[in-house]
Amino acid sequence: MANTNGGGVQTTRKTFAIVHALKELDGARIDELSEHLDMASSTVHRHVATLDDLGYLDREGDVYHLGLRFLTLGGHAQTRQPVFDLAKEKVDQIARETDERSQFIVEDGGRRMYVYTEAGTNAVKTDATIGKRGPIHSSAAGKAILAASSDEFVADVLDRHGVSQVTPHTIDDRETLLAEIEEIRERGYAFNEQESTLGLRAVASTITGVNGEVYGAISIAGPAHRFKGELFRSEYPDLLLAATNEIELKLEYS
Amino acid sequence: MANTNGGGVQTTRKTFAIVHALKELDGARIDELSEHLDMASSTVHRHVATLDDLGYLDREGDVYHLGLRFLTLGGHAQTRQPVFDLAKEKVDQIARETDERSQFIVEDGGRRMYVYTEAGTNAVKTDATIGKRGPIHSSAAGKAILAASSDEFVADVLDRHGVSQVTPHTIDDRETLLAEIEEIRERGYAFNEQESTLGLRAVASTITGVNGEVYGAISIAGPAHRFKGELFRSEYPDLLLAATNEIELKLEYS
DNA sequence: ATATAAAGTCCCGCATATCGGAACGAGATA
DNA sequence: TATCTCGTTCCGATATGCGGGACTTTATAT
Repeated sequence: MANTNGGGVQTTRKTFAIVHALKELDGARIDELSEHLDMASSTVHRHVATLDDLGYLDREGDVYHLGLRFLTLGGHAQTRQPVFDLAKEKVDQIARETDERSQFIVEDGGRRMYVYTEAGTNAVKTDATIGKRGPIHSSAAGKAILAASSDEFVADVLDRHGVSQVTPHTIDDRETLLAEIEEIRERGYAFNEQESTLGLRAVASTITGVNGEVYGAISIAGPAHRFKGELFRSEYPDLLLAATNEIELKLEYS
Repeated sequence: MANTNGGGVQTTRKTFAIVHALKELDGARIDELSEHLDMASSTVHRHVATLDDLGYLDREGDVYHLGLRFLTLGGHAQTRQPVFDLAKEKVDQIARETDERSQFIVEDGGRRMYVYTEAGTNAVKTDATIGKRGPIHSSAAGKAILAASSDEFVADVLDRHGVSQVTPHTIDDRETLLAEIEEIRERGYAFNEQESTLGLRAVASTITGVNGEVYGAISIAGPAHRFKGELFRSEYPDLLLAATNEIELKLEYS
């Protein structure tokens, strides 16, 4: 059981600490990394040189960045998702038809992850790009995924990650969240009322397999001033339910 | 100088050997990896457990796969590309307008890499997905990138990777390739005449900075039976030149 | 139900690869 | 030219990765 202690291969942990730092700092020099990670500069140098030699870094003078080679690995994981092709198609279609932002989101390690996103012509600018992660309880797709999962799973995720407050509207109380999840189960889709970003609302519904496997969720997001009334409360939910149901049917007969 | 010898951090090399194997084998058990990589199963187990603990693997029973966490790193590298947003927009537009496949391709480590792709409604099915890599000399975008680069760069890339034959139509002779590159420099765009996939043709043109930096290339690809005559020889080239020129202008004034 | 096999997991002693301090070199600045 | 900064290389000490083997678990067949 390799539970989150310091066990395992420590050199590998060190390498990935450097990789994470390069991502957080959006590129860094050897010395910055050395200071940031509290490691000897000779150690950092050796690790960075190895990663560079393996082709995983982009070097610009003395500054190193994560290289596109990681996209090769990430792209493999992305297209491996069982419903990726179907979901991508629907996300593209929804973005084009609504002119808003649409996204395919999956649970990964108890958090939400954007596996595919597309922006329509009026779409709001967000930082929801491919591969981004965030807390699962503060988004429409995340809540929809929780609602489609078992109580044990939900409890486990909440135990591990809690219900942090992201905006003043985030549901940061476990009981309230569980009640909302129950509502979503009855309703069939989830809302996000500025719970992850102020001024942003969203709707989401899940893609579920015949045996109850939760493959992810598709959502539509946009500015609060456009997302209201019939459009927000019934048109978009219907659009999403139609899309996810169609995917589920295609899945069943293939 | 961390040139491609066995130096550096060997443990890290071992970890990435496992990562590569998991990608190539499209998932594997401990024992398969152990045999495939000729490492003790206890060693593989320790490495895999560490990667899993770091959140980089998806475990399905005894089978491990590359996890979506790699997409977080890859997505970071992708959006960091200087022209990514502009290129994505154009690729989407071209795919929608032509109903064919369009892609944004970059040089990485002497090979071509698909940084963003979109398929129009009639697009051919190919394995050109995000993050995929391939030889640079056997595609329209790759040849366009070479044509926009310096002679020294071209020589270096060809020295390192050669000109392998991918299909019967691939240019697998260095002199012929150099002559074609010269033609592309004069013409301003490149063709692919079934040189990477039989039955597939493509056109590409590059995005270049004011100081000659090559940011990548955008291409249109489709079946040979549709890609011919005026459409292939002048309409698509014009469309691509318009797109890449517009990106170059936006770059200049920002 | 029991036996057998096959694979995953864990343990531990040994060899060695990693670590970090220090020296060296390169490049920039005053 | 002197000085400073930071990347790079070297090398001895030791922490740590390695692999053989034991143990555990799961699946299959008798």
